[in-house]
Amino acid sequence: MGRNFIHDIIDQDLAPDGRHHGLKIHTRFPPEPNGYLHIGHSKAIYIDFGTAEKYGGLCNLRMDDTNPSKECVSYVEAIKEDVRWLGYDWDDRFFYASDFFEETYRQAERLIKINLAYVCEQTADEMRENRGTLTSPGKPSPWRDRDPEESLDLFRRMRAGEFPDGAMTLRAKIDMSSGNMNLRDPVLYRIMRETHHRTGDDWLIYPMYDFSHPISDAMEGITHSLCSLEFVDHRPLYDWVISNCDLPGRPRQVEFARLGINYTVMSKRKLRILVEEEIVDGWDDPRLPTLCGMRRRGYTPEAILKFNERNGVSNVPSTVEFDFLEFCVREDLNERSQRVMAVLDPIKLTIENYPADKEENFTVENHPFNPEHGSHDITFSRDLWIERDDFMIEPARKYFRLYPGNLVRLRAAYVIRCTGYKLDDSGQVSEVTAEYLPESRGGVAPDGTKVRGTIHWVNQRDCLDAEIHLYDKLFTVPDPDAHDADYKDLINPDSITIISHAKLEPAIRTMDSPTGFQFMRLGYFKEDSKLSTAAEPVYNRVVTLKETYRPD
RNA sequence: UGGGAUGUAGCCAAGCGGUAAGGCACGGGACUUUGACUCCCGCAUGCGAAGGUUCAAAUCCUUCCAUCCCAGCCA
Repeated sequence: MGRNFIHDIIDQDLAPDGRHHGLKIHTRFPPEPNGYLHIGHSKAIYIDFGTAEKYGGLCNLRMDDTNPSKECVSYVEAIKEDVRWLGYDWDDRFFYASDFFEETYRQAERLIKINLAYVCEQTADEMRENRGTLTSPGKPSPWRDRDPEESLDLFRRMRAGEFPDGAMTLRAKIDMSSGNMNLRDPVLYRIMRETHHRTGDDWLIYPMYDFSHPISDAMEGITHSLCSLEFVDHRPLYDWVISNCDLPGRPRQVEFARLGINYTVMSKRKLRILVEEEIVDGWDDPRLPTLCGMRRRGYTPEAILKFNERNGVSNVPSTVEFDFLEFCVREDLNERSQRVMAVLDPIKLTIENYPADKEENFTVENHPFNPEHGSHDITFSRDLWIERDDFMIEPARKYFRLYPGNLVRLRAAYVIRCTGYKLDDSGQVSEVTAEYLPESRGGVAPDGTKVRGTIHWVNQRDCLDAEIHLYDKLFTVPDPDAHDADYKDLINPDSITIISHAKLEPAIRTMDSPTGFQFMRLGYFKEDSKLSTAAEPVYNRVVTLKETYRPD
């Protein structure tokens, strides 16, 4: 992890006169179990775990489960799986905010007793009206100065279930005229008859985030509570809780800018709509920025971590280009994925001077610069498949693939010369014909022959059919959030293209390449964990190769 | 005169009084049995703007401008 402003703060806190002198750095990642993690969370995970790691400290995983009406167990395991997938481990330090409900309640009673909290009987509407506006102060609740004994009695009866939902709340007594809305006597506890996924029906009152969070942090021995920028306004309240409650530590909240990426959406609400309206194929659709989607698509955790590392950490709200994520993915896959040949849009290539009954083997390296990946064999015959794009009747300028009369190398096999082509009834090229240069075995160009183009191919006689999913950006505009309504109309119609009968060299089914394969000259592809079967393989395109050829 | 935060290239981002790092993107070139990879070269007389302090300012001061966050019994 590169250095960032959080390290400056920690160093000060660790100094002899600092807030955390002599302590081990301890952070936490506190997701709310109400949805799937996405790449934005990966930044928080990277910062929370990475910062602890950098300082030889610890990072806890904590489910922030203070609102049972929105949360559900089913997300807990999915979240754990995603964090683990990114390579992080919390040992036995897995917590729930609900682990501290009893302690949180105790702190609330204490605040009442020292006259810093009171039970308020305003309705939600009344409270809103009395809160004032951004430019005018709020009015104190009529219950603000009630006797602490009375508040305590009421609060205990709230817990006991004597009042209906919404009838009253526990509020902190701070400052109704503060410019910071969070300090206008914020609600600490609300009554909510909702079965909690862990505590069941034990509780009828639940603490608010602003009260629960600092207490959980302190109880877990957190030194630095790292969160995103929208909580800057909450820090005074966080500090108020820390200094007015009787807690075993003094965690410090530090905020950083969350991650934005263009051509996609990150809010849970918008992702949910895409899933529920079946615009995409579930939360793990490979086009989604969810971690499970990216995993299914074939992104590696290493690439995602590197992406976060290079983006850095700052206080400037930012939107990173999708291009940059792809760059990181390509870089990692280039290093690790084995190479194979595949033809996505096949046309026949017939080598006219190659004997019809002959077949030979060539050995090809699995990786261009990592020899430890070994090699595999491919078969060659007179009847091959090549990419439709690799032939033109009339060559464009600077096109150096196949066209009548031109010399091209079939990778690892032979140099061939295009002799002609055939058209079908609709005028489409249906077959390309060529002759091979026998002395170019292995693809070695004969002395004095210049062969600019090398194309990929597969043998018609033993290739496999596979379904290929080609993915592109989910949206057609860089900032779908800016086009508020109708953002569903901004979905890129070409965000998925399905090719049903691509041709793959058969070795792919026996090669061991955990990060998937590079289909040479096309991109990186990973078998789809959800849809692929032995009989009908499905591969997802993770990312294309960089393409610098542009016909003019 | 509500509070808070932030402005360095198309996108991220270093910089903390000594004369604008790095990455992506982009442009040019070399190499190439992947038009990939790799390797060179180029890319802010300029740091939101205007004043001021100083031998010296992106860094300090003043004023202004722009953008974002906050009025849940959500997190």
